[in-house]
Amino acid sequence: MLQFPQEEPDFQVALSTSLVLIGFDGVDLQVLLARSTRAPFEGALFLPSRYLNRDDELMLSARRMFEQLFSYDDPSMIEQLQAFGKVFRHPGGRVVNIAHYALVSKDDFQASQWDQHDMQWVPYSKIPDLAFDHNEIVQYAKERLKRRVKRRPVGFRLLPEEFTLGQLQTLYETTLGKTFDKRNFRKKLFKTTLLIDLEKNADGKGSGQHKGSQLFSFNKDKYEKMKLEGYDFLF
Amino acid sequence: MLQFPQEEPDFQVALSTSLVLIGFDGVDLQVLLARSTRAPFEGALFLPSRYLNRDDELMLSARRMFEQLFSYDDPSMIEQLQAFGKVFRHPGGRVVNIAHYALVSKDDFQASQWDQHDMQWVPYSKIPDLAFDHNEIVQYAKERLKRRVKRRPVGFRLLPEEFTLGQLQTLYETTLGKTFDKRNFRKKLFKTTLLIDLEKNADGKGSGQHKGSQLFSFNKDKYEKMKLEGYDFLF
DNA sequence: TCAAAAGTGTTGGGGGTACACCCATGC
DNA sequence: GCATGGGTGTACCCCCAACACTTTTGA
Repeated sequence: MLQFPQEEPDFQVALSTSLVLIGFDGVDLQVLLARSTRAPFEGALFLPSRYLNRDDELMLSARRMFEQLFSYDDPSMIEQLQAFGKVFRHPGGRVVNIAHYALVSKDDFQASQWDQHDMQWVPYSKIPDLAFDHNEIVQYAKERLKRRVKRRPVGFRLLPEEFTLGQLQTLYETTLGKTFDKRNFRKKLFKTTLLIDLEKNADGKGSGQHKGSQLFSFNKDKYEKMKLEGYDFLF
Repeated sequence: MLQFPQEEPDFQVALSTSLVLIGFDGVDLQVLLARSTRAPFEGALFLPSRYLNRDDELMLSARRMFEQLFSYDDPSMIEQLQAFGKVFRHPGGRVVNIAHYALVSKDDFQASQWDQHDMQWVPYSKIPDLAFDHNEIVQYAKERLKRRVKRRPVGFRLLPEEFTLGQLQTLYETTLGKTFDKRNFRKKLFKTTLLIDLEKNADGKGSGQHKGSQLFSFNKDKYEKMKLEGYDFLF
């Protein structure tokens, strides 16, 4: 009974993928949502989602959506969250949703697609009731981010290539839901030696960038090397 | 195109569940495996697995298997890992495996079921090539455990109700792959105030228990309360 | 009697936290 | 000029890591 071949598979399930795209505008963490134009959730917001064909690789739909919404393709950005089963029951049968998420810099978002799909970045605190079980998925993604950001410098993905320490601190405070002392925060980050001082100052045009602040970028190569030696970014 | 209702679901996928049960014998971390009696993996070991019926709740199969193998039922023990897609391709179509895992005390394992299914506890270091993509699933479970054990006192689930500090230290050393100074380890654990001193000594019968060592149990209630107040067990 | 594990304190250093003021910019 | 954020140094405390010897038990 415990062995695979002694039961018969029930080939009547369909798979879908939802993609939780998390961005940051300098103040709030945000999720990309689309508006449904069909019953039974007409008018409701929901996560960008697609069905999978039976032979698709599990991440395929998520990658396709990502490609359509961003100006580049980097599979390492996308991570599977979980399978969610309490899904909308399609008249045709059971649908199971395999949710993925990615942390993105809003600078890379292609606005042309926005109009086409009536998509919008919605701040964490203003996410309404969503279609299907998408509130549950968003909640799960938030928790995943909170765990990840403590152990890995994933936060940098949410910022533009060049950022200020103020932006970085706001991001960490927002993500972890607490505040840090400015001086201690800076000391801690400098100690990692993962920040590259770009030796120039912000012009104040970037959102959340104060004019005159020093600009930094994240030393990804160095981090990759340190990771191999067992380094654990810790917050 | 990004919206659910505008594509048609492909209701021809089947779901299966594999359950990674991790135990500890005082020396090694171990995984419970069964032996396949059918082609194409006849003779190979694999994870306890079952198909899901189309309307089953996603964790149902995992729970059923758990109930059959252990003397109690506690759904909070089981956690979903991920959906795995590179699965054995059944002649009938695509099968996607939603893997779960649970940390268990081998004391609670029902040996009667063992014989019936030719199941065996296999140490981490001796896991052979498994059927399907089960090596990948086991690997994922190992990493999940390693992450969890740093943040939450899940390790206690792997020990019997009453354990010695020696057992606990060996467990942490095995799980995290490093060694700790005995005195520092003890101080650290006492400081959590999560150990209950049972004020009696081991009789040396329990595996990994040295006769004469002090016995402790884990204060689960206290941990639950501390967790609510934001406490984070940290290793 | 020998090997293996239990049990026990102290010290030094590093990292975290708390804390205040001046400067530059934009409104 | 006023509000907002940028930028800077010090002191204390706690926690972690390093370190050795005696006792008990089983083989």
